[in-house]
Amino acid sequence: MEMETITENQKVRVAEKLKKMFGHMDRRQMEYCPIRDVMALASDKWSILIILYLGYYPVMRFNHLKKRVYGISNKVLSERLKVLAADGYLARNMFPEVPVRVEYNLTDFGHSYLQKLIELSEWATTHSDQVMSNRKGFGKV
Amino acid sequence: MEMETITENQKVRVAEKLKKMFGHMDRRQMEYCPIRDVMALASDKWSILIILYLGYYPVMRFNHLKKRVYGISNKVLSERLKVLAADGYLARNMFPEVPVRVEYNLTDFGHSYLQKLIELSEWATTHSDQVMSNRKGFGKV
DNA sequence: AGAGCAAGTTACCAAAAGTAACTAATTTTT
DNA sequence: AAAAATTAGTTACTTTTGGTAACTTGCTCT
Repeated sequence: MEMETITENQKVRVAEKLKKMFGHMDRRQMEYCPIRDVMALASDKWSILIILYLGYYPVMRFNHLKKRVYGISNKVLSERLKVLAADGYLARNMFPEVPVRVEYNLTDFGHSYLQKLIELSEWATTHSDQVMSNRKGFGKV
Repeated sequence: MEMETITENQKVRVAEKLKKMFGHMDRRQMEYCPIRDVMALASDKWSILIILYLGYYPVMRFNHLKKRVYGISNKVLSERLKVLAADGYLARNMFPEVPVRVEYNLTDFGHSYLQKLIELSEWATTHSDQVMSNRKGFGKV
């Protein structure tokens, strides 16, 4: 049934990495955990799509983002753009023309995150069929 | 200011990957997008922590998870475990002892996702300081 | 003169998440 | 023998977050 090919070696290497990250984590760090804080924003479903689209179209304006990030509301788009800019993933450039033009683009920091995000998206794309078949088959047997 | 070292080459490779993922995306796929569907669950902030901890402790019981995934509520933990199991990331084993014992562990599929997640977490760990300083510096200048 | 545009904001309603008390059956403690 | 603790959740209730749609502002096009 399982089509994955994860070797024991890979599992061991993963365990070592996790040990480095979690091994020396005391109570203070559990309450304020950098993974949590960074990921809470950066792995948010809308943030991911915004960052991916800004990787695809290097410069985007508000309404362009709204069209491509299908289903996002003005409210959430505007709020996410603010915090993503505040955390340094993207830059906002306003041109005082009429009507006003506001352009968003990834910073170098945002690009560095985008690289990781792309790997995750590639995994999601290639494994979505399996998720669907897992979901269907669940509960049966 | 920017400490990142993303080369133009890397940006080009990223753009090519995005083109493959987004290039041939028509309206139907925008409404049902596999990245969205898979990631909505798998990149959820609690799901990420659950999967990471199950990578660290290969077998965990409900209350153990609740202790480690600091701050999660019974309600959300129980709901996430259900959908993560349904999508095939983890397996649930119930032992009809008294009191009942229920063990959770990652499937091979879950392990394959964990590998990507670890890279993301490593990025988050090494970049959390920069996020903090970005956040502090925002608005100034 | 009226409509249209861009980039949002606002008020209101729906959905998701957090809180805390509760369940069941059995073992351990008093 | 009665009370307390244990595990893996569930339930009712409150709070926070998200979605919907109408509105704003100042200029340009028809």
